[in-house]
Amino acid sequence: MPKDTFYNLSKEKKAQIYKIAIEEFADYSYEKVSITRIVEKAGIAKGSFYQYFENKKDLFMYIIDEIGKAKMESMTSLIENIDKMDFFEFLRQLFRKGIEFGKSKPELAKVLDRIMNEMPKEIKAEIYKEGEVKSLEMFENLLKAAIEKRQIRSDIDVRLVSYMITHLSMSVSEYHFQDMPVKEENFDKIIDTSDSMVEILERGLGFNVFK
Amino acid sequence: MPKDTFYNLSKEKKAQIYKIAIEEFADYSYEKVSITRIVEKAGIAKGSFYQYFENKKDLFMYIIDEIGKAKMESMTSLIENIDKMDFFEFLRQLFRKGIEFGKSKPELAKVLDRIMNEMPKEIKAEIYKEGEVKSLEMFENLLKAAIEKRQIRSDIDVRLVSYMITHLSMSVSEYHFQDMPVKEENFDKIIDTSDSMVEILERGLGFNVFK
Amino acid sequence: MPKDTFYNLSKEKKAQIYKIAIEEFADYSYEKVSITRIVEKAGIAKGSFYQYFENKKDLFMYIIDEIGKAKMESMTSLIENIDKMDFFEFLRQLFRKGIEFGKSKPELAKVLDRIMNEMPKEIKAEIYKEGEVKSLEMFENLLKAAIEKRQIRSDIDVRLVSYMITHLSMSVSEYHFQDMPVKEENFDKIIDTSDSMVEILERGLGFNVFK
Amino acid sequence: MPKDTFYNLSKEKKAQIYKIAIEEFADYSYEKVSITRIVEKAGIAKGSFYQYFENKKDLFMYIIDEIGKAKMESMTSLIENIDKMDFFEFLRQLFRKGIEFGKSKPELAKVLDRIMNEMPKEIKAEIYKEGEVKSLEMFENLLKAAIEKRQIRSDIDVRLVSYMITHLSMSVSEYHFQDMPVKEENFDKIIDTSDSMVEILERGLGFNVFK
DNA sequence: CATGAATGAGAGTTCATTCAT
DNA sequence: AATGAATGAACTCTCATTCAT
Repeated sequence: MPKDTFYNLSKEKKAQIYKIAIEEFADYSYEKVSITRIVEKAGIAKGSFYQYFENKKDLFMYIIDEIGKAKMESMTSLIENIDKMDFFEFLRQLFRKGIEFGKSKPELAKVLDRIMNEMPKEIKAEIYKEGEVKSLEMFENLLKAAIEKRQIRSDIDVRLVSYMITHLSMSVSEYHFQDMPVKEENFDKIIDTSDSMVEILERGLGFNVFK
Repeated sequence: MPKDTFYNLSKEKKAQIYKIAIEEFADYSYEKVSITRIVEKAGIAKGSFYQYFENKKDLFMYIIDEIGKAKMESMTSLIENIDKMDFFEFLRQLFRKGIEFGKSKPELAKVLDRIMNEMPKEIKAEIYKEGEVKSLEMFENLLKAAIEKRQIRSDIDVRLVSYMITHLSMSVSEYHFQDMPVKEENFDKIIDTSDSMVEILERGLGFNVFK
Repeated sequence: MPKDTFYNLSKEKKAQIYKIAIEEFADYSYEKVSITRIVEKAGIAKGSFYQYFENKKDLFMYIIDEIGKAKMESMTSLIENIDKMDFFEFLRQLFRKGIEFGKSKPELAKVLDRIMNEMPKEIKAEIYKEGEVKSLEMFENLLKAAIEKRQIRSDIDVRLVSYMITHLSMSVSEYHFQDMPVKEENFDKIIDTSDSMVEILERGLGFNVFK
Repeated sequence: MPKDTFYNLSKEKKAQIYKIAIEEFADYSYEKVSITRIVEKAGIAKGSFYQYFENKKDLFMYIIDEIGKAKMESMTSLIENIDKMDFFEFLRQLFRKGIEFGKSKPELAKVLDRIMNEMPKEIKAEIYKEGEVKSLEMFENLLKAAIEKRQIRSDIDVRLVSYMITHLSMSVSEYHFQDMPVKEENFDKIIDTSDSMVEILERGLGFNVFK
């Protein structure tokens, strides 16, 4: 995490550095992100950078953290109303929120995407030490509650399902942005697909006369 | 693809270089893979390497190709009997084959894993030009056939489901190898989990008195 | 052109690097000039070099520029008095100045010579983008003025003659330094030859009883 | 010079290698000419090349030699009639022959051009050890004869003038091919310019009422 | 606290040439 | 005589990080 010297900077300078760093991590893979380029774009001295951050990874961790906070923030309204919803309704909302996040903060979403899809295992592991675990835990608790409320089957492996949902939620946007440009008119389609995914999770693929 | 000079080498030398290269791509991300290290480990001259391969990407493509072949080979027996099986049975077998592949060729599986999880988008795209499309197509055809045979619901988005399955199949092993070491005794558990995943895909998570 | 980091260096360091670079470009063809050798001779780190210059060409362009300035400087006194002279007198002085430049700055002259005589066409083109054009233009203007003053024939192709003069002026020193060492005692001979060249340009080779 | 092994090759093979080599030296500077590329294009083994030629320079010398012969051949008809002509008429014809050579054997002319304009001094020197000396000697003899016949002035430095003519003859085509493409319709213009150059050499630039 | 010059290991790649077969 | 695999030094250039000022 950044040193005090960074936090002591003026709001503007902090924001400026943050913005440039996000851009960089959105445009390049971790290995290709260049501190030299960052300090040039940000107009600060190389030495100053190393007064603020330990090293590249330190900056990266800070970026991750901020993105995490931003994502959490976009989810709070949903989380607060969690009790008012059926489990699958919640899932639907959750997936939608994810899509909306990608729409309103595309740069942050790009970074997130890079993290998920092209981060060396070792680094991913470090990032997830807390992050993912929390996310998984949340799902596990939700699942357990839903089982008790008889909203979902009781004979499932809670941990496994958490894992499946986490991964599926991330691939929703991926699925779309490979085919369509991120435009307003495509937005509804994406939401539809997302809903379909939840529906499949709920009802399964199997042919069943009773359903 | 490698130059003739590579294919003209003795079986042993080819195998040796192949082995070292696999190791390298298993242990390091694409960017971090070092030709210098490879030639040192393989005990060949730098110049020789460039007699065999155009450049790093050329070696990489060769590796990919070989892994692809190996994976295909491990699947043939299954594909041949595809008609004798129910769709979900096929899925179960497919997931199992994937796990077995990871067990019998762990180094190859590691490389495959790196490709799926940490390859820059641009490179992935190049690799998949055919590969993934084919895989998706296969699933789409299977799904359509299964629908006709009333094995699965007819109201699903075939393309979307193909995508979901592809991704889930890849994350089966990922799910396990983060927690447990790849040991014989864990193998049964992994198979169980894999089967559970398919079962969820089949029946869904939803609570249903009729099921 | 060099980066700020170069210009910010101490006078001595700049001069040191400049000197070494001139030596290198005097001793080797462009392709054979080695950055590795330069940094070794100059006692700086490889990385430092690339803090100062974009690349080899950047260094080269800087060198060219400096030589151009030096040459221009050696010509200013002549250019200022251009109106006081007959065209051929001017030419004589110009050729002499060229010879003197080669005598006082032999290393720079050597580099200049390499540029004229062994630079790949493509690179030459880039250097001349402005340089040579200007030189040709100057001659063309001089020739036109001389025609009006009835100092030279009016029935010549101004552009062609400019070209001839430019090339001859460059070969003056070449003519000598292939045979004689650059010594004080040879200097007068060279001046004589140079004057002869101008005389031939003025009067032609033709036998003419009236002359 | 090539080894016997080269001369023992079949006419076709020799011609093939010669053709490829000319192409290569026409398209690339000496340093950039690649033996690897040559043997690939020519379809011979690397080792074979070194059975035929000592090294790159050896091949190059052979090329030069062949071009020299070709050029000489194009000049023989002229040389044979040398006595029937006035000195300046001869010069005019000589320049023209040079231009025609460039037109009929453009690849050879390109190589020649590279030699004149971008060959490192040291190599040039070696090439000229005989070649240029001969050319200069020829001019010197011609000039002396012309002086005796009262076709040209007697008060000139014969050696210097030989040098000037040699260089000017080479720059004739250079002058043109920088501006115009080598097309049939430009050919007459080039001849005109060439004639003008000779005319200036004959009569000089000086304004003279008697001329 | 800010600066930015200095660092040097390391990257991928090219090359002419040798030599065992 | 023909082959072509093997060589390894040399090349330009990039990089994250350090440290004296």
